[in-house]
Amino acid sequence: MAKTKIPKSEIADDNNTSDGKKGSKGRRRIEIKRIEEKNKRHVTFSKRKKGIFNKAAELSVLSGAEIATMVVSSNGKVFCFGTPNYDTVINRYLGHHTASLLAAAGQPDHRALLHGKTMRSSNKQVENYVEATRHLEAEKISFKGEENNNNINFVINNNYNSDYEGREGGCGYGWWERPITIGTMSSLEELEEYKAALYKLKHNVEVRTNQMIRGSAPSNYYSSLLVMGD
Amino acid sequence: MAKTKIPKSEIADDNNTSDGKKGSKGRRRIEIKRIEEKNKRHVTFSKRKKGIFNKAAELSVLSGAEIATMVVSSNGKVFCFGTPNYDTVINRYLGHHTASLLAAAGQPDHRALLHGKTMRSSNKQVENYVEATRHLEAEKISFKGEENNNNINFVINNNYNSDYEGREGGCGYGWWERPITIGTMSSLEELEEYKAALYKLKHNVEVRTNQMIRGSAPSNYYSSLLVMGD
DNA sequence: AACGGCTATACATAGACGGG
DNA sequence: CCCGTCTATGTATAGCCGTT
Repeated sequence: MAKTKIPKSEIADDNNTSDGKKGSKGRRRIEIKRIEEKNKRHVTFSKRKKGIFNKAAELSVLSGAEIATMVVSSNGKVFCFGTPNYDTVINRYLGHHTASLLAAAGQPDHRALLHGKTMRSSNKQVENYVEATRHLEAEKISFKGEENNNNINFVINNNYNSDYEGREGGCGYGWWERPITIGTMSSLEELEEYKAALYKLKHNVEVRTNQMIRGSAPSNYYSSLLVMGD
Repeated sequence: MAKTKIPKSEIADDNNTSDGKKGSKGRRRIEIKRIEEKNKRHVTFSKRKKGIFNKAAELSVLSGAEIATMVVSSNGKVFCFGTPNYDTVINRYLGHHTASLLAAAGQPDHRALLHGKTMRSSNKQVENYVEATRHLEAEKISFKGEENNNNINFVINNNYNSDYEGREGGCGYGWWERPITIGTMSSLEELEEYKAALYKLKHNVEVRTNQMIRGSAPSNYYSSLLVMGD
């Protein structure tokens, strides 16, 4: 298992030498330690975050498990992902009342994230995640074809038919947090189901941010979720 | 990227034919849909969960980000992982008071998970995760060498010198939830730091379970965390 | 400075098997 | 049933570029 595999890069270092021809091509091994070069670090962060979210989505579909993942960049941006949705899973951990209440309290801002002025920047993140639908794209559904900045709402509404549009009181959950319940299906039209599942999955992605959460954040910085991007 | 790569398995199906020689060798492509065969599903669940946790740990170290991941198996078992620790990250999402209080309330059981009768089964999961230290093993630190069932406490105490042993009142966090703060180091003794980071990381892994959380769980099933394995 | 795409390669893991 | 191990192979992604 951990048989200390020796990658080609270490067998013959045909790149570190000073005969520079065309630099490094293809993947190179890296040490698992903080990447100091800022730019490189960010790229890696994005790529790997995307990879993890994909893995999470796959694990969920494959094993019927629920999974929630949250990543806070060193910059303070928060990225959440979960199936059936992030909050539901988290609630399993906390006991669901608390989060529910908090969600209710924070929802206005929450929601603005998809409707308000800050949407553009948040959208970037959402699109970033669209990768999780690569299987769909292979199936020619291609969400990207619709262009970007504002189609998110369009598609969502199209999907849920805006039945949940006005509901933000009560339980505190909006339509984009509606459970997916993958795994309770009949497994007959398999591929179709999978496509549908991922389709919904995409729209359940929640992207939130807050300001520079350094060390001791105020107990209610939750309300600063709206402050992002711009 | 999503260029619908055609794996060898689909180019020439030298395995599905009835000339069965030695079954399938090596990795085969699978569709991303619920795995119906129970046994296979569980194996995949374990393997991929491990993989995701590893990825999470790596992302954290590489980019200095915080990450929390929680997986609930279809069976209801809960697996948590996070850097600097699960609760800290989750708190960023909820606003930290709530979780903190809840953690305090739940801690007795929490703790029993590592000390009490249910430890054996939980240990399995912990060891399962030890994989995240594979890099360490490559460095000859090899945690596994100490044997299994009860060394977890031993090593932990050894590491933290039991300074936090008796502290479960106050803030509500036990020694195993102590923050790691990867990324604030001076980056001088790089490899050493990485080893240390992963070392602590391992001990911060939190494994918890609860009973059959199906659909509507009681708002305080949190107290059933202790019920696991046995 | 973020994102999409390319290429070669490191890494993860499906399937099969063995032990407890 | 649960977990580790082995092999072959599918997949993620590091480094580099071109766009936006």
